[in-house]
Amino acid sequence: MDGRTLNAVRAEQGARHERKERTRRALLDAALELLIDRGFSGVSLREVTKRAGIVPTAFYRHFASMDDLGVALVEESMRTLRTMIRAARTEPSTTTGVIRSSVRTLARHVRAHEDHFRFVTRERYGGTGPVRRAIEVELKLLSRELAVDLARLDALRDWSTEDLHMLAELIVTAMLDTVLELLDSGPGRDEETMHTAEKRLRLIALGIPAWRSKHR
Amino acid sequence: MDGRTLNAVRAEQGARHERKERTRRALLDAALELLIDRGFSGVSLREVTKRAGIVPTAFYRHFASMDDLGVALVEESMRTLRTMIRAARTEPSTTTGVIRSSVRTLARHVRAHEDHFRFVTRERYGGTGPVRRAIEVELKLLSRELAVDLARLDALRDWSTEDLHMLAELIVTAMLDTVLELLDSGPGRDEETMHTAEKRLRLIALGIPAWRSKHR
DNA sequence: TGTACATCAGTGAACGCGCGTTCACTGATGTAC
DNA sequence: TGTACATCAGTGAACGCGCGTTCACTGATGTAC
Repeated sequence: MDGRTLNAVRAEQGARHERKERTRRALLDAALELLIDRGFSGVSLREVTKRAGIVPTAFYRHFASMDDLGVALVEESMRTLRTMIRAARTEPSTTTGVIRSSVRTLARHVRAHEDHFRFVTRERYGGTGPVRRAIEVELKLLSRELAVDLARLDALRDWSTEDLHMLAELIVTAMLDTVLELLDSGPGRDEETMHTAEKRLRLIALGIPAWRSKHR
Repeated sequence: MDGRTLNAVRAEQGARHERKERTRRALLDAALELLIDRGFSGVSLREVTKRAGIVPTAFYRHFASMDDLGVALVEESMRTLRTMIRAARTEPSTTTGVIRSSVRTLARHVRAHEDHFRFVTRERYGGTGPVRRAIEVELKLLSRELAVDLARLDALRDWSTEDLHMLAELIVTAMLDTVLELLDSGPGRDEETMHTAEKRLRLIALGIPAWRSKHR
């Protein structure tokens, strides 16, 4: 007899696939923990299963390979990023206000999901496999969405699509750089990092009104 | 008897350490070739020695570990980067001219030393070990040097050190991003990539004259 | 110049280890009648 | 409701492999006399 009550046992019943889902979650979480120390290519299937509490061979009940698990992590992480962006969208209307609140939203979400942000920013350039490719594709989509948002702003109304994409990519890159700085320095220096991030974005924003005249 | 003439044999003489140097070079080159496919953590000591034409145990006559070889590669790569920057320094005086020629210099050097640039940009965030730390330190130095250069420009004469650092880091990041784009797309699309890179820098440059008033 | 000895880059056998993957299996959960 | 069978998440033994590192060695190059 173990310590579980009859009810607890019943709650577990009715769902073999519920247990399966829990194991899958455990595998993903185990991988994310191991990714604190290492790049994705340094994490082995055996380590992940060990930490998740199953035998190595059971891994294949959930993923075809580590790359497959990696792509699942990309999808999950991008969901976190999109949630953040949605939160940042409904915000103040002055440029300074938008910048300030966007950076704060970013910092808050980074701290709440360090594992996802670390994974994406590190693996973005790190590997060469399916994981990197998946990140590349997702970030491209994300920056295209940002370009659409930007197109609605008065100051950018007459910008060409190409230029909007350039601007969006510059902003995304600046933001991802901020993520890396947040993760590299401890939480104690968040204010400093956010301050620099804001400056960076403000400098970029100041270039916008001047752009038109030099437009090619 | 082998095919070498007596003179060839004599030329090799007088330098045991010359032969050693050649083997060291072969190890570094072997590693750089293997890095085309993989991240640094995916390259094994045995592969490197195999490609360099020596037995695995002889590796230790040259480096204490793969990390040690990695740090040597960082130093070598940063020398390439500095050479490039020196070449970019003695250039036109109009903003557009500086930007255009800097981007062209960058593209030219990237194509001439793809291996070094690929190594630095990929490993900058990739790993967690001594290699990443070495790159971080070197890039920081490099961006500090750029800040000193920038301080000499009229438009930036009254900027604070902090703001100059922010600007220098933004430029370095934008340039490294361009390097990655050059390496990811084939040489056939260099013009397109340079065009976008120039735009990015021009937008940043346009923000500069407006900065002063909003200065904090 | 010739000889005796020291140095040291590269060799080759051997080690223990963690890896990904195969396979036949177990036993609890789910389904059909 | 009770029984017989199917499904399938997780098990455990086994495999061959490439890994980093040790060790005693060889033989060409370098040095001292």
